[in-house]
Amino acid sequence: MSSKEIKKLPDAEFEIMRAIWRCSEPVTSPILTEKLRLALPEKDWKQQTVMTMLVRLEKKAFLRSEKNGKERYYSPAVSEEEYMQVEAKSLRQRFGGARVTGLVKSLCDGGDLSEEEISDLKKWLDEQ
Amino acid sequence: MSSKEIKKLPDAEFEIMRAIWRCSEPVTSPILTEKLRLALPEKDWKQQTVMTMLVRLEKKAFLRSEKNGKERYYSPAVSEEEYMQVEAKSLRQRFGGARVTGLVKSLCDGGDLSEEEISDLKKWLDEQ
DNA sequence: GTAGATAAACTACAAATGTAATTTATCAGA
DNA sequence: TCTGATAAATTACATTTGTAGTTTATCTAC
Repeated sequence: MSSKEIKKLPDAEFEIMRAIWRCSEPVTSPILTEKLRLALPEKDWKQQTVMTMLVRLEKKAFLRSEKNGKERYYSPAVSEEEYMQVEAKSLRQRFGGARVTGLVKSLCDGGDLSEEEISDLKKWLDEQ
Repeated sequence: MSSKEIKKLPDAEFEIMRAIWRCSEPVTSPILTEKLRLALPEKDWKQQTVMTMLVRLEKKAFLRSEKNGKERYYSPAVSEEEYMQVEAKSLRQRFGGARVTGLVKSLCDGGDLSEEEISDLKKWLDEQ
């Protein structure tokens, strides 16, 4: 429950979670496989590969599922926000306080940030 | 050379790099093992464990080494800054543009940031 | 109610990771 | 120069990760 227990995910499992976070409804493995085929065409995951990940993620308590007839529907048990904090915490531990600012700069340097996001960040920093 | 090639490190190898980044001089495996014993007492790495990591890191071109008599001296071939950018880039890809601001907030929320660091960041954001 | 189509469950297997024991080379002192 | 002490090199081995094949259960259309 408390995010103390949540561990970092390996890359492939993370991609599965990411796809599921983007779904508003519980999904089955075929539906998810199709979504992933569109979102990550370079990976060309087979249905069984996706199933394996789903099973592992449920075992790790990142997902919950419910069976309905033949099908099993999966939904997140850990939110993207919760998980983001896990990653951020790990980064802080990895690079330590003094380097956090450099890390933030690297993060923002990707050119992904819009005007609003920058001013949002500044506002937030002011409140700190 | 170009940071295109640099791949993310697994946790244990990262800790080795971190210890080496903190050294001003090339180090041998016994010296490093001792440093790690102080820095990460919870891990209780044996000399051979550290050796294994050093060998793997050199194979991955994160380290270079030079033998002097019986001893082999290791030094970084990738700087902490270069590597930080690799991690930051991976994070951006993982969480995508819109979430970068949330991520930055999570990063800073650890309470590790001093006043100067916050104002430094604000100044930097202004320039963007 | 049988046959084919699907989805899920189980099993497999190579590569990477974490951790170290064992073996070999080399140095420093008796 | 022989002998222990060290450092390095080689080998080992369980677990995790990435990727999927195979087998079984279940649904649907006849």
